[in-house]
Amino acid sequence: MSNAQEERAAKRRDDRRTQIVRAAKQVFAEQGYNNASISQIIAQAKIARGTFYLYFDGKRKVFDSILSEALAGLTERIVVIDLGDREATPRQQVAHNLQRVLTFLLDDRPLSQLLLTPGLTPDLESAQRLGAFYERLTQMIAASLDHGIRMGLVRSCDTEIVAAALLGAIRGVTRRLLHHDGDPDVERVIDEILTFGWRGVIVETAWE
Amino acid sequence: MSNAQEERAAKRRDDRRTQIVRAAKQVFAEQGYNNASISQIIAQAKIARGTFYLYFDGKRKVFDSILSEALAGLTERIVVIDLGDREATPRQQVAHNLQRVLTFLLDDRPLSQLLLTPGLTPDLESAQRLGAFYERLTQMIAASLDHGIRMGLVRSCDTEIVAAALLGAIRGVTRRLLHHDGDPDVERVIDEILTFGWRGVIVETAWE
Amino acid sequence: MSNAQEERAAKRRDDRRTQIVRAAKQVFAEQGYNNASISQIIAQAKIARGTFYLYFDGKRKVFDSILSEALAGLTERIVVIDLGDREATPRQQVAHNLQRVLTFLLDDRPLSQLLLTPGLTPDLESAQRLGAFYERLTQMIAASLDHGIRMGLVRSCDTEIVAAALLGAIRGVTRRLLHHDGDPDVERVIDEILTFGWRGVIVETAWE
Amino acid sequence: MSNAQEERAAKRRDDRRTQIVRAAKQVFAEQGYNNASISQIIAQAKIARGTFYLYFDGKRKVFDSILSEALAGLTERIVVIDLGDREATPRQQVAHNLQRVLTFLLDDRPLSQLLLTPGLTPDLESAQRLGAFYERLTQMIAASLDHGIRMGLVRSCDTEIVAAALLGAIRGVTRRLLHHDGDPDVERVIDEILTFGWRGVIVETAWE
DNA sequence: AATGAATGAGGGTTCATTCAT
DNA sequence: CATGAATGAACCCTCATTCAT
Repeated sequence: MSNAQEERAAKRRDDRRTQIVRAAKQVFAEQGYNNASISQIIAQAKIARGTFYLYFDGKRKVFDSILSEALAGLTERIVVIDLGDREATPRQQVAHNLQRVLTFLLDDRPLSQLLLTPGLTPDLESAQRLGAFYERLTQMIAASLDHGIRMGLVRSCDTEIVAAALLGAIRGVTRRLLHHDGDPDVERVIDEILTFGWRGVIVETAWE
Repeated sequence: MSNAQEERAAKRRDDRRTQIVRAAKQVFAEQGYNNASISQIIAQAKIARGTFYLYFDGKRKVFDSILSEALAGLTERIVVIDLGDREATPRQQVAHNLQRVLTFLLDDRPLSQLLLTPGLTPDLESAQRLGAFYERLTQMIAASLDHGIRMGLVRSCDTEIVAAALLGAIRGVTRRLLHHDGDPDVERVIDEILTFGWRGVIVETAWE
Repeated sequence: MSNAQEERAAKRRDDRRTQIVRAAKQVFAEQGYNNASISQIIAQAKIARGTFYLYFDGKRKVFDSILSEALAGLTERIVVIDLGDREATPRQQVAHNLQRVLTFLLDDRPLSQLLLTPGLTPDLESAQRLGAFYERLTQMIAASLDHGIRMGLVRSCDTEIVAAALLGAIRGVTRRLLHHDGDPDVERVIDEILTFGWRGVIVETAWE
Repeated sequence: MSNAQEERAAKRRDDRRTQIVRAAKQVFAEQGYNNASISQIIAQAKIARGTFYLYFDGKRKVFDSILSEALAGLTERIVVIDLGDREATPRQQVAHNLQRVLTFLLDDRPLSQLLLTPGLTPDLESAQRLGAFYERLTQMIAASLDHGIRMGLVRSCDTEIVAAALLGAIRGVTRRLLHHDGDPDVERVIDEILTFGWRGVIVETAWE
């Protein structure tokens, strides 16, 4: 076997997988995990029943795969704020994070559905996995707030609660962005949510 | 038939219905709509299979019934802010709203699960019904903000976006309250979320 | 609920079970366990798909049930030879055993198929269960032979091998009886197999 | 093409076939026909899926091939008794037949499994083919007995029944030999089964 | 000749719903 | 009214076979 042949085979395999994942994502987003049937997925992917099982061990596995990929994609796009960064103010850094995350989500609507509506998950376990991800985000935000408080930039507060509020605000706005189809003026939305959140936590004298 | 007899019969009928709804709520909350089976519900309610269908037209209908009841309960507990009210400041009125809603939710955990995790719903339609409810809330908040802006109390902003952020913040905090079991210090949480939200929207000079 | 009603219900339940077992036995005998499909069984039993699962936990379970019942039926019909019995000579006792077993088998042809062709079983485990039964029979016969040898009635030999030969002979003849449909002259067959086996093991001087 | 090339190709083809048959035999013996999967066979034979179908028309055909080969092997090893033979007594001739057959079977355990447990066969048809083989053997034995009776060597009896008993005895002993792994003392076993069978059929005065 | 990805009929099982008692 | 046995559509998954490479 020539190397080129092997490579082409590997490519085709990847393409097939992607094709299936895309189909599954769409069906899951539309119907939820439970209502989605293999029949729908393979119809959407235009493949035979058996082919599906050639690439995934079952309905559950393809979902897990999607979820993992999504969480990885998000994680990758979220960068911890660096107060010492000379090139970008904290607010700018947060703005960039939001920018990256929202772009990622808007580029893959079905995926976003899955991430924003924990109930479309197969069971408690998946829901908890998603929940754990949000919990991790909350902790990250809370840690940032704690740091800000020590630096005198953030007003004193129960950082975990406020972090939950902040993340909730972001999710609420994102959901809105996704549901209200039309021109998603991402810039505008980021600006609004940032202003809102910033005022909510910053010390009065530090008003930007 | 004596009137008394009829009344007793009606009462028994209502009791049965309540009994089934309670059982269903619990099962739905634990398993999600799809994973919940009629078998589980009737086992929980300690009734026979056929009896269930005597009171509800099917699995879907009992869910709808629960959802309606829940949305009614919430709606009932949310009072539009009255800026002219002499007895309570707007902030106090919002606090009371939060107080009533959170108490309602904490009193019925299974119900809360259902409301906060849209994915536990049967299908698109239910999810949309829940979505419509949140949309209605968002509109109410946006209208209040618009009013506030006209009165010079609220800073100028895209009220729909900010409303989505506010509602999202509340939902985030509520979810936190429900998941992190332990003593839910409702007062404290309300205070934090209120301070956070208030600062986010109020005009600077109106700082309380 | 009157007792009579309960009894009737129990009876109906038993009837249904029997109906399913009969159908399953027939299909298993005709097709072997693996080729037999639930569809065939329920078609034969004239019941709905779901009904089958109301009475048995699956294909495997109904087979196990049949096998157990069969082995119990056989075991029940085989009585250990009592040399001290005044009313029946050992040969008569053996004849009665054969009589009972053959009658049992001829009364339920499908069952006999299953018992005589271990390969119609679902898997190694069932085959082994059947094998263990035959092994037990072999041991019983060997023990009888050992006893006979000590009493001077049976010629000296490797009793386990001879027992295997005896049981094999019985199985061979039984199989013949079952396959060659027509008038099964059981008396005659028993007489022949008995004479054959008797001469094969008895001491010469004890020739009857 | 040179003749040598063609020959080499034919040889390779045969080797492949043998390789597949050996693998299939093993898998069939371990799992039974139905539970055996093509996947297992090709894994065992270390060939690709498609290659299997290049040599056999399907799962069924490879089984038929094995069965034919086996029956041919057995037939070849069974020689009709010649009463006029000066070099070997009838009993010696039978002993040699048993010797050859048992050696053949013990040399190919997987094959023996298949032959002795008719249930490992694919379906009625194969079972019947195997059954026909045993029937043929029975007829051969019965014919010998008939002959023996006419010669005054064998006692008068229903030869078909006694033949079935004899063959059954042989099968029973053979099965025992195969299942009880350890040192198979073939000589001893042959001697026991011969003595047993001989006494069962021979006329009293002809006692050897 | 050899490969292995693709196929789809058919398998066993579940469960919301019905209906005779 | 209440019951629970019966129903059958729909589910997920397997595997013998085909065929383009």
